[in-house]
Amino acid sequence: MLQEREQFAGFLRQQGLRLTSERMAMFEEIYRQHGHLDAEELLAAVQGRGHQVSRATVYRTLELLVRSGLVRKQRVGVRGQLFEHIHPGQQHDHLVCSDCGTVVEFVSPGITALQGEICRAHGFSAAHHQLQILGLCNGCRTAREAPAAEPPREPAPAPA
Amino acid sequence: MLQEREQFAGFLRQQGLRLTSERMAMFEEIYRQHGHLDAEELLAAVQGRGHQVSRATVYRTLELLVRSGLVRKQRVGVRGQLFEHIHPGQQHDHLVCSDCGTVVEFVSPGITALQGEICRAHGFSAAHHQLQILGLCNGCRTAREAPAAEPPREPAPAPA
DNA sequence: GAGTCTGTTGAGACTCCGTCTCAAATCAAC
DNA sequence: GTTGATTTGAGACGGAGTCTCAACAGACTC
Repeated sequence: MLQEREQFAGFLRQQGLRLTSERMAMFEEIYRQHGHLDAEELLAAVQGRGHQVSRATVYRTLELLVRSGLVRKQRVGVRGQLFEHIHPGQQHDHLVCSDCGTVVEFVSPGITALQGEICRAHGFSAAHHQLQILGLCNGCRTAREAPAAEPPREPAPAPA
Repeated sequence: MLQEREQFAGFLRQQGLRLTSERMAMFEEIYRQHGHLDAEELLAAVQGRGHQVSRATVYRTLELLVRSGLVRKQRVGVRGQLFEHIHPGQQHDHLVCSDCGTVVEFVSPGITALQGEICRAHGFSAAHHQLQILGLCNGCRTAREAPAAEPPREPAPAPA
């Protein structure tokens, strides 16, 4: 994380931007958390540590973190955009349960290979990809198959 | 499309729902269009054909079409959710240019294989996937490399 | 075809998420 | 410490989608 902090500070310097306490607080919070978090969660977390930060600043700083290459912005599951710090050297993707909304991360080198292949075929140069596989997790599938209590009418009755 | 219309009508009957003129108008419009369209576009198109339909009904009917398995809802590119009718037997994915926002569809059987593999490994049963590859299209890459007029400061300066 | 029942609709208020504005505060160069 | 540009917070704003409820209209019965 020290290295990433230096990367962020360097990015700001290079862009002629200031290294403010709000920006550092947000940077640290996002690296403290594992997995995804949305802007509101980040705001609450940073405020919870005693920093007075506004929503506008959260969005502005997240934008900077994305531009600096340290954070990835994604739409996973139902709504809103989620942020996560980038794990160097491994891009992961998501399995989303369409019943309960559970999100499981996975890493698949095969996709990176496919990505390159597809880009070549279409004259694109790929930066990164976002893959979401939607389906039923183990628990929800079992719950559907076993009791037959609930009629399986709707494919996805609003995740919790 | 006749077959799909019958499928939609059958779905409504089976669910004890009514086959209204608004629903049919929307169904026909979405099958007339190729590619993606968002709720507002669909609303405008249906209204453009003389049907008096409200925004609430557009969203409600799209929800039904998704549940009936005829339409897929996706987030592609920047914002909002897009709808498209499902092309039977082929799931396609998207290449998105992070400069100009161009969306290119592609079909890759390899991903379906990977999808199955990943689901098995995590105890999921897959319904479908959404893959987006973000990068630069041919035109934007050339424009970046050639003139060197604009400094390449930002990875993605807001697609048009 | 008329009557009735119940699902569906339209209008618009509402919510949620994210962006924008602008005066005040703050950082950094001098 | 002064100065000036950048950053911030508060809250207005905007777009997308949802919800509410009275009015409407399919579908069933007679």
